[in-house]
Amino acid sequence: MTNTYGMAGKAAMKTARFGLGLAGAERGERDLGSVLKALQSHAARQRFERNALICSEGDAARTIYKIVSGTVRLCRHMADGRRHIADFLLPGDIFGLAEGGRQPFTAEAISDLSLIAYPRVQFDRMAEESALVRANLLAHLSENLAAARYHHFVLGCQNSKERVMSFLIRLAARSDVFAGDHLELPMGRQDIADHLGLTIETVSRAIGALKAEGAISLPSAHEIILNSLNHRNAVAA
Amino acid sequence: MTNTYGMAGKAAMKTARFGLGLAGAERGERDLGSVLKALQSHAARQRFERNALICSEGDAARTIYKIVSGTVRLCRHMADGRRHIADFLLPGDIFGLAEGGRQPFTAEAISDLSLIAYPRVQFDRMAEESALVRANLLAHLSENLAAARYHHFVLGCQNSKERVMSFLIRLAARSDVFAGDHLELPMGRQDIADHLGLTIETVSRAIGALKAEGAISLPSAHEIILNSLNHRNAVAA
DNA sequence: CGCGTTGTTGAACTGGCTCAAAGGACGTGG
DNA sequence: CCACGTCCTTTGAGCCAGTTCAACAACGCG
Repeated sequence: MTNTYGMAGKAAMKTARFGLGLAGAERGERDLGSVLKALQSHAARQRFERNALICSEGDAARTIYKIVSGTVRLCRHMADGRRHIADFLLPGDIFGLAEGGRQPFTAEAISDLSLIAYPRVQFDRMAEESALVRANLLAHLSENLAAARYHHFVLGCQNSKERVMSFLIRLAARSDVFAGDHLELPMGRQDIADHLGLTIETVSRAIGALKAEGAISLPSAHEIILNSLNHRNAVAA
Repeated sequence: MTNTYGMAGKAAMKTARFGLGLAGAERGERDLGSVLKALQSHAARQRFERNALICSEGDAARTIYKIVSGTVRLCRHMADGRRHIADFLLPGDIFGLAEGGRQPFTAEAISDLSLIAYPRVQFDRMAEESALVRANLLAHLSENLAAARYHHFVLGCQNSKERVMSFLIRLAARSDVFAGDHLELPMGRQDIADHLGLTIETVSRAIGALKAEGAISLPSAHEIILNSLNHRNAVAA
């Protein structure tokens, strides 16, 4: 009965209510996005072009980024050339909050990008003063943790086709796209492969197989349609 | 140059300083363990025997557990029989803190177990009142997140021998065991396999190969010695 | 000692990888 | 508008790490 892709939905992640303090937030500051708006006077809009470097793993984490438009990959480059993509950031996503003093990942623009940079000191000040901000921060961390755990499961238990399907479903849910809608795939096959622990060829073949099964349609290589959110077909295979 | 097993060490995880507020903690309450001691009057010691169920995924999370002795596995059981082990808990580890209202995992005793159960409401009250407790909580979440990400990398980028070696090194670091010391392996091969996304046979063979290479010695099936913490030998293979 | 559980080893199979080459898609310049 | 180069994706063929299936060994426990 358990949905194998259970954690995938944005809804599921956002509704994870954090038990600690101030669960019922005042209107207007219900999420971190709204909280950050209060820092607008200290914020700076920045633009990056495709493949530009936003920040590097190990950099001092003095900035909180909020994606306005475009897509970002969070990755680590290994000495031996292997690359690990931890996650993708979509418009509305916030990055640079969850960590200690160092950036845990290199952030790179996948498509032309617009973001807002907030100085972290300002946010920290707010967090010290406002219990509500702290509750939002905890909820944010909690969501990240849930997402990381879900991904752990995907890599630990699923085969290539299941992984790709899980990825597409999560992406659709995060993009507020439903079955039948067009879903843009800004990242390349290699990015998806490095995220799912597969090779580019296997990703391509898995997508082809899902298409052949009728689970998805692909009008173009970077645009897909999920034909059903009954993912059983992918799981069964 | 980057140590492929970089995140493995307890030291690395514990020293992740959380940037937000009160970084320099007062002595005596530097970690969550000490914080919980303040709740001693509300605490209850519990014992479980091997394979006993401590709590189930989805249960209301009203309790914070601190392991006194023994080992716990945190897992999810899939409908189709697959099992995913998210992590193991060792003496001193705390569980039940990082989540919303629901337990994210089923917790089961791997060996005979003794733990202390704290009511969560009491902790939440402390967190509301004390900025220090909150800082510790954030640090705890941050550590969990780092561990989850590291594991994501292990599953995404490493082969079977590397995964087993990563696992052993992390276990040794968490157990405060160094090269040359005996390291107890309370969990069975199947548990390790389900944690690393491998089969029991592959885990057994990987351990055999590491032994043959001289990277480890194993006096018995549940006791190993890491002969070097220069993990390159495993990575290279 | 007998038996159940757990770990190891062997042999065959296969899913995903590697290597290689053939299609697009897109931008640039003629 | 087309020719061309570059980058990315798809497809094909062979191979190998890890799985599967099966048998055996070791250990703990009554």
